[in-house]
Amino acid sequence: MATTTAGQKRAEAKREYDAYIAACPSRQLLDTVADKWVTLVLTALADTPLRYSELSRRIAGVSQKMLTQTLRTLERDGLVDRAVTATVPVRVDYTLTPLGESLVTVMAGVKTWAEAHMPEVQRARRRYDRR
Amino acid sequence: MATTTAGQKRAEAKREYDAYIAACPSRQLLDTVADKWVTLVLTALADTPLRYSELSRRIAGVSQKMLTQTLRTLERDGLVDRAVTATVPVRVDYTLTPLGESLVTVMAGVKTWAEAHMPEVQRARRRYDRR
DNA sequence: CTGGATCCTCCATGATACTG
DNA sequence: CAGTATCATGGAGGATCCAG
Repeated sequence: MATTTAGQKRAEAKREYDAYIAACPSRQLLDTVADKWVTLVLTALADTPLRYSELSRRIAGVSQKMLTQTLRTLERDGLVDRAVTATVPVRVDYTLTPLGESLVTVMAGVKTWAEAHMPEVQRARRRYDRR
Repeated sequence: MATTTAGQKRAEAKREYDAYIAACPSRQLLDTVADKWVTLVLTALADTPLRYSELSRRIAGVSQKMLTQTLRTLERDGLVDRAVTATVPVRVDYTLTPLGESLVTVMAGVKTWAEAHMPEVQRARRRYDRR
């Protein structure tokens, strides 16, 4: 039959919403910035350019796969610059682009809000959990 | 033997890092804000208080589970207020707290940055993909 | 109407081994 | 040194049924 179930309707609505959300610029920014390794790599590079091995040491818990994957997306998004020196063995340096630096600035703003208001959030949590 | 493998070392380092990251206030903020449904619920409530059923209609693609779960965490974090009216059937209204409103403000800041720079990111992506 | 409880699926992440 | 390839898994999220 051509009956449309509630589940089907919601599934369809979900697809539309997902598309709508995926198109939202701030959504895209949040998706990248909220990544654990992204923030760590960006803040690590905020101080100074680093080589691949230096990054993997500095961000001690990261696996090769995730570090590489993270660096690739950051490079693709124009946030970091990848410079290969064709010596033996190879040497690869990662630098923050101007765009990447401006992103780090925004993240600092988020940090500021968080430091200002997280204590309040934590009080709210304790209050909630104690009921 | 008491030999420590490289894998063990990284695993230990990972635990430390995870703990360190989990303690970071901005990390905690990002983790909540970056949630898809969180942003949708908050922006929906930014205009006006809404009932549960109104929310689920307005955020068309959400499942009951995720909507309830999202509202619970937001309530726990002191970002939304939950008011139950004991009629038959029950009526529950959700409102943004002052803290919640201030968070919406920050998210607007992120949105501003995104709208300003996402075109640049997308150009970078096209450039990267075309190589 | 507003959820709680269950089951199930899928994808992001990680561990491991290999290479130019 | 700086990755790529492959396989395994844990947990987030969805579908569904039930209840006050």
